[in-house]
Amino acid sequence: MTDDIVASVVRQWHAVNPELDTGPMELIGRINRCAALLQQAEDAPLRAAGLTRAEFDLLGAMRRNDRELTPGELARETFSSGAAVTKRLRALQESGLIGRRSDVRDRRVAHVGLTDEGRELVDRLLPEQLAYERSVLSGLDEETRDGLSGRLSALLLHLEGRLGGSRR
Amino acid sequence: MTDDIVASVVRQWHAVNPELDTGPMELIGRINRCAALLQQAEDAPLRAAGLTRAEFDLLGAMRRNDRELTPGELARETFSSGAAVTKRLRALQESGLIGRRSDVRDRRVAHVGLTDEGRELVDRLLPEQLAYERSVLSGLDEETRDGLSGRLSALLLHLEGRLGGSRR
DNA sequence: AGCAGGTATTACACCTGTAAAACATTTCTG
DNA sequence: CAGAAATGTTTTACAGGTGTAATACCTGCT
Repeated sequence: MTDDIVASVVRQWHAVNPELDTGPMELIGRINRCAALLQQAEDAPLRAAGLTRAEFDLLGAMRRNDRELTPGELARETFSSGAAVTKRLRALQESGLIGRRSDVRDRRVAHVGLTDEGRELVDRLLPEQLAYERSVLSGLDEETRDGLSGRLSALLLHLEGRLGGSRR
Repeated sequence: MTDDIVASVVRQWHAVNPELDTGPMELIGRINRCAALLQQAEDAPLRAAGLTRAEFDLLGAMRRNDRELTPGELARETFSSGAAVTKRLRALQESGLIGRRSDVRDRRVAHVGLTDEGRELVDRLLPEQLAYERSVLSGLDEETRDGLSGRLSALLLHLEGRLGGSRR
């Protein structure tokens, strides 16, 4: 049985200070490290299409909601700041992937939607992306994968309740 | 049984395209989202001490290794670029938390170590940080927590083998 | 009309990584 | 053995992305 990075780090801490209760590290440290490795891997196929992960998230949010969204909704949907969304929308519009029109009744708000080209890109890219992710996870036995999904869902619900997650 | 964010997103995708095999999302999406929420929470107590998470990681690496490290080693230890480490070291040195001396035999390399003040800060902050993390996780039943740690360790080993993790 | 509140954008400061540069050492070669 | 080339370590320069806060604009109510 070989150690992962987090186990090595925890062992180092114990050697230096045996009093330390490193329990939370073993969970939080591993989540952070897995997320970092996965994100790094995930980004590769998107870069090939000239997109940032954040931009792809924006396109995906529009595609799966299947309607026009306002920049504010998109910011909430993708958990990022309004300013970041503004900037990304400009880039996506210049690439011809999205279009925008302003609301007739309330001229503060804009409605943003995928162009045909944008929708085609998402519909082509997402299956590729999912296949790639599947390949990264392949080799992990099924019990581990399913056990993780279920327990992460419980953790996520716990965190959403305890921290910021105001949604719907 | 209520849905987490990822489950809602997956449901939206299925409504729009039932063909999609969203399996990987349920794992990867949850890891990313948990990591985002946890990092946001984690940063709060550190900010109170005037430190970035990344800076604290640097201090922690020095403390737990219990010896002077070179900037290059610190970059590998904290998984960040050399340039980022250089910049953070300068800030930490200006705060009086670390000191540096250059190697006698090979004047390319520098050795960086905690000052007394730096060590005291880590020794005071880390238990606080761990207690805070414990409080964030409290309420999660033990089986879920342990099940997660073990399975995440398996995933982490898998990813380290498959992606970049060249260590030791 | 004026004001309170909501929406989007702009301005600014900061952090990060890639690539190039600066500097030091080791190795090769004539 | 000297000097050049290759290698290694750190720092600097630059470009890009992000969030906070300030700004511009709009609506709806009093």
